[in-house]
Amino acid sequence: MKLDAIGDWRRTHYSIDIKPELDGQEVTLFGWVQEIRDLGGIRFIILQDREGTVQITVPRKKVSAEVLSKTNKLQKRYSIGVKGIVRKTEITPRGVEVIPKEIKIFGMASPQLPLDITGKVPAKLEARLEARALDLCREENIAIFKIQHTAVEAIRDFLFERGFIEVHTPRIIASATEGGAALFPVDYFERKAFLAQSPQLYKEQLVMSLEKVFEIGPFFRAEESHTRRHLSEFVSIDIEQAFATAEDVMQLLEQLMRHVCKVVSEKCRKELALLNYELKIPEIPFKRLTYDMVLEDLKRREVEIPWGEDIPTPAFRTLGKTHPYFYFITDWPTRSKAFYIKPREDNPELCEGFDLMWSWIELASGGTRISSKELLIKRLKEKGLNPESFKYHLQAFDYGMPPHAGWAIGLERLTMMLTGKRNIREVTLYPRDKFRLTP
RNA sequence: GCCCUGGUAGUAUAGUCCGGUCUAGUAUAGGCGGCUGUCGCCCGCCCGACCCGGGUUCAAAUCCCGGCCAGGGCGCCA
Repeated sequence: MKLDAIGDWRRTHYSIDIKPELDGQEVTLFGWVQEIRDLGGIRFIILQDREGTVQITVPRKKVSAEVLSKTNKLQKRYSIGVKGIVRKTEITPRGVEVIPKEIKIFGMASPQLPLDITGKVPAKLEARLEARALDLCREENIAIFKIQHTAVEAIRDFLFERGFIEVHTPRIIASATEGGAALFPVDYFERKAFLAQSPQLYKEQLVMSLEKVFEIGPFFRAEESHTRRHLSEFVSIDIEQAFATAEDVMQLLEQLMRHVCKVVSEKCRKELALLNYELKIPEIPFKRLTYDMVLEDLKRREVEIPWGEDIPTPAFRTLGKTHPYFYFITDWPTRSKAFYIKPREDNPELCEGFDLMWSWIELASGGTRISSKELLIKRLKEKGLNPESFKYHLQAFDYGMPPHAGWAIGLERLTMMLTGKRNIREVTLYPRDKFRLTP
């Protein structure tokens, strides 16, 4: 079939803008065929665009032969343009329909789709991810990613307003000696390089010049992790601030969380309703539990964790039952946190690192950083890392490193919290994990 | 990487325990035909599947072994 050209047609309205007040007016709509209900003498076409749907009504005897022959050819997911007249009606749920005067077909689709886009027969996540481009056309997914977009917009606004400068640090790095998470190796001309797992060291260096920075971007972890909250490629929202402590950035973080929840619940009413999810706006300040309090709390529930150990997932789940919403965990043992987290001056066994939890899931983590070169070297050695591998980073400490603090939020985990989705793959456009590299 | 559960038409499921009744059921999607107010439209007809490899057996969707993949959990995750 010969496809139509867009020509001089331009969209005048999105589907949701078609309201009874436009009765009698001519509109141009672009979108996709979601459903066709053909009753013989009358035919209903549900046109979908990213804002919603609107009904195109085709009474066989009242439209032109050209329109009739075009609608004869239509199938689900065809990309089309409709020029027609809005009609107020009592019969359709939204109170409007559009009677087409002219139809253009821009793109065709296989008759047998790999997924049921109307949601009558829900597909499993695997089948959905295999046909992700189509899956993302479903209203539920459009809602998820609009919510994510709204959250990112709110975060940027919030940070810009407070004087943070948005930066971009390298994704390709030279050294795999930062310890901890496994890195993905890449070929870099004749040398070996790695994909960055975090902007940590770079953002710390930037507080010497730009003072308050943030970065939103993807990072990579080559972990074996196979859970519903881990990805090999994820988006991190990182901030770092000069002349600040953990407490300062915790306050910033809780204010930000409240702001994001507020903006999303106001701007994404329709999307949240579609997802059937009620987003609560949290009160601040958030609860602050110390590591010791958490251990005691768990002990009372017969979960014993030796002091100094990290808290295992099942223990976090137990904790999440008592604290179902946001809370901080502070005063972690120094040895359980990264080398750059500052030990407490009054008790170096404890540190100024914190985690922001949402129920049992770690949403963000941060802390006051070490600003003394000497101490940083000591901590590197204690962690079994070679200071020589950090020479460029350590060099920064010779040029006036200010006291500083920061945190990082996992965007996908934040989106899980905002949408109520329980698998991180659902809130990632094209998820990457140990087993999935395509599409 | 380990443990548990699973893999049946495009999609989602029944059947698997206890092998033969399975020529593999149902819904939805798809094809054809009919229908002027549908909105999970309806009605009729049709098409379409046992993850891969090996084994046991007269006989395997069903039992056994290996592989791959998926879901959940664990570990790992500076």
